[in-house]
Amino acid sequence: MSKSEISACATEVKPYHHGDLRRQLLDAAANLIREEGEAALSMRKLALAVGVSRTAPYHHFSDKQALLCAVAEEGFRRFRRIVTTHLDTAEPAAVIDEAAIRLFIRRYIDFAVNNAEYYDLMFGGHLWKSEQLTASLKDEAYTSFKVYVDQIRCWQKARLVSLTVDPLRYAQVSWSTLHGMSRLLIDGIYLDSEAVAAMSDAAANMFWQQLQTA
Amino acid sequence: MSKSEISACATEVKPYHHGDLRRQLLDAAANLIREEGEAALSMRKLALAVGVSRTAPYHHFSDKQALLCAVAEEGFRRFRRIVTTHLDTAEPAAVIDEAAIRLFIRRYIDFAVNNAEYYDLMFGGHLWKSEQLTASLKDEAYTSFKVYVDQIRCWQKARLVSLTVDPLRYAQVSWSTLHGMSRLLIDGIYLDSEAVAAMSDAAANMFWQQLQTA
DNA sequence: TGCAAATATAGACAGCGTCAAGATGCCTTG
DNA sequence: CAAGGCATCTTGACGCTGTCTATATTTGCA
Repeated sequence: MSKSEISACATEVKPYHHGDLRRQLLDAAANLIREEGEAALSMRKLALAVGVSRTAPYHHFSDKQALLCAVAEEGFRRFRRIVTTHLDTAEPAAVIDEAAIRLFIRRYIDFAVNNAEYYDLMFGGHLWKSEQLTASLKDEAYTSFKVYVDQIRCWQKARLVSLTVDPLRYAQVSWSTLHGMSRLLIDGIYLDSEAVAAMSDAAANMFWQQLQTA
Repeated sequence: MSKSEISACATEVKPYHHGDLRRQLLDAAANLIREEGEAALSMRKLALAVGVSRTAPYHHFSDKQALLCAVAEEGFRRFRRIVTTHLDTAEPAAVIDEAAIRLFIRRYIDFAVNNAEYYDLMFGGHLWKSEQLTASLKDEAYTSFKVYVDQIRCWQKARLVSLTVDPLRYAQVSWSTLHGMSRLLIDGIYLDSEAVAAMSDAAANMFWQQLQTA
C-alpha cells in the first residue's frame, strides 16, 4: 500500500493488538540497558519484558540493530533538548564567558553519565562501526554536531571569540575532550566522581583560554 | 621457558601438546578482533583458528573475560613501548615544546587507530565496567596513567611548564581529549582521516597554550 | 461482506559460553 | 623402569542468543 519506506525506525505506527508495542519496546530496551548493561539486552528478554512472544518485536524493527538505532535516536532527541537549552531560551551572546562554558560542559557530562544507556548507543562504536545505521540516525548525529559548530561561529560573530580559531577544528577537539571524559567516566576508568566537577572546570578553563587568545 | 611474571590470568604454563597454545591464542584473538571486530570474537572460532577443540582454551584462561584481559595486557605493553619511547631515549627537558607535544599526540592517536583491537580492550567499557578485570591489568593501566602525570611533573620541574597547572587535572583533561579523539576515530564517528593531523595539531596548540599561560 | 495488510505466534536452526566427564600424553617419584 | 599424578585436550550437553519460516489472528478498507 503506502510505499514501505524501508521502515527503519519509521514514523508513527499505531499498533492495535498489544497497544503501543513499538514505544513500549523502546522504553523497555532503554530500561534493560540501564539496569543490566547493553550486552545483557536480548530481543527475547525484551519481548518477555513487555509480554509478547519472541518474534513479535521483529514486526516493528527489522533487526536488533534497528531497535538499537531507534533507541539511539530517542537519545539524540533528549540530548538536544538538554544540551541546547540555553540556545533556545537566551541570547548566547549575552552570557558567553568561562562560566557559561563551565555550565555547558557540566550539562554535557551530566547527560552522558546520567543517560549512559542512551549515550553508549548514540556515540558508541557498536552502531557506528556497523555501517548499518539508519539514515535518520546519521542525520540526527550530524545535526547535533552542526549545532555545536554553529554555536562557536555564533560566538565568533559576536566578537566574543578570537577569529583566529577555526570553528571546525575547535569543535572537533573540544568535543573530543567532552566525549573522552564522558567515556572514561561511563566506562568506569575514571572512578572518582568527586573529581568530575574539577575536571570539568579545568576543561572549561582550557577551552576558554583557547577561545580568547588563539 | 621464560617466566612471564605478571601474567595473572594464569601462571606461566608451558604447553606441550599443542606447542605454545597460550601465546597462539592471544595472537589469534588479537588478529580475529582486528579483522572482524571484538563482537565477532568467539571462543569457539578462536579455538578453531588455532586448531584445537572448543574447550581447550579454557585450560589456559578461566573465562572469555580472562582471555580478553590478557590481550589487553599485551596491548598495554606495546602501548608503553611506543608512547614512552622519547622518555627512555632522550631528556624530555631538552626537547619539550609545542612540536614535542604534537609528536606525542600523533604517537598516541597513531597507536590507538592502528592497534584498535588492543585499544578497544585496554580502554573500553567492556572490561572495565565488568568489575572482573585482572589486578595486573589494573596495575598496568594505572602505571600508564602515572607515567603520563609524571611526565607533566617532570616538565614542571624543569620550569618548562607553568607551576599553576595542576598536573593531575591537566593529565585527566588532556588524556580525555586524546582518548576522545581516538574513540571517535576508531568508532567511525570521525571519518575524515585527512583531518586527523589537523585535529592533532589543534589539540597540541591547545595543550601547549594551557601549559604556558595557565 | 470479504480481502489484503498488519500484527502476533510457535517451531526450528545455527551459533554462543561454559560446565562435566572422559581420554591422552608428559613429568616426577619411588 | 614402572606407577601414579597432573596438565592438557576432547566430546557431550545445557541453556541462551538472533532470526528465518510458516501459521494464526486481528484490523482497516473496498
